[in-house]
Amino acid sequence: MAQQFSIGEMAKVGNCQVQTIRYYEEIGMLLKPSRTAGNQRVYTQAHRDRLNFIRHSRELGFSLAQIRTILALNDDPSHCCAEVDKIARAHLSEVESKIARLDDMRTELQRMIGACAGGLVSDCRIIEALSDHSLCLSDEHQK
Amino acid sequence: MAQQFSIGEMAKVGNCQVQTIRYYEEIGMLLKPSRTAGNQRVYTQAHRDRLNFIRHSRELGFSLAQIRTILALNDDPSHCCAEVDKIARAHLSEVESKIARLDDMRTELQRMIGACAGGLVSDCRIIEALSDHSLCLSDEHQK
DNA sequence: CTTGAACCTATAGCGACTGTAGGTTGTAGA
DNA sequence: TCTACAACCTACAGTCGCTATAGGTTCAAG
Repeated sequence: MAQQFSIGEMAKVGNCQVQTIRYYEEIGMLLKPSRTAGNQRVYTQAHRDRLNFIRHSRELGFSLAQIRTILALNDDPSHCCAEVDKIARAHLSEVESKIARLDDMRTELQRMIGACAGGLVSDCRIIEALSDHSLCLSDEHQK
Repeated sequence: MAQQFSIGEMAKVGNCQVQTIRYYEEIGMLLKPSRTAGNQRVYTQAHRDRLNFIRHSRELGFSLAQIRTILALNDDPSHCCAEVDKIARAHLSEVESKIARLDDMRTELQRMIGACAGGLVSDCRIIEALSDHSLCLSDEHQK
């Protein structure tokens, strides 16, 4: 007999909360599982695989909408891989621009913190820097 | 007579939308301005400065709650700067760990995309990699 | 005096969950 | 068999920081 899983076991495997699994079911990311006589969800290995896919994709930062699309493409195995590739590349460039923005933030924060002499807030360089954008060395984070 | 600003001018200055300004007022980040006879908001330079502070802090990634705290500290000018410094340092380290996580994502995405030969989805290395966490070179993004 | 942009309020929606309330089921030990 | 108690169930509100929509009013230019 095929292996079965409770929602709690699924949550452990997927490294997420029980509510998250129910949420995925609600929005149609996971198929509705069968139930016990007492109305509790019973999952199969197929559910587990799908949850793994979703969770791993989420860890890599894909949106649920992107994951939904990839899963749909996957369901048509004769389909060309190009679209999956396109989604992954788009996501990569999004990740890269997030990194760039955060790098700018880091630079500016370090500069602000470095300038702080630790006196009264009336002399605080951090507050001064936050007050006035023109004090920024770079304007990268404006974009 | 002191300079006055409409909500639209404020939005331009703050590089945000008109609704955002009304939202800041609603949640108490900006003081309620006076109104014209026709019930339209009229802002002063003080409002503008405060909006600048908020928007610049947001661009640097501070949460509204953090900004609220810093503004409160600022309102007590005899207060020591140490707490402001603490918030800024905490935020910096958050930014740094976000960068680290995104760097891991980038590495993994590049690896996946690099492995894709461009055939059918049934042979797709990207989908394979998403399906199975154990295929990851690093497990950094699990944390 | 008309047109149209800019303003007003109130409320719902976004993404991806997370938390709460209040009830039911399953299981392990006495 | 009884009793705890963890794990499950549904339904719905809340998080963050806006953004969008509907339906109405005011302001300034021509």
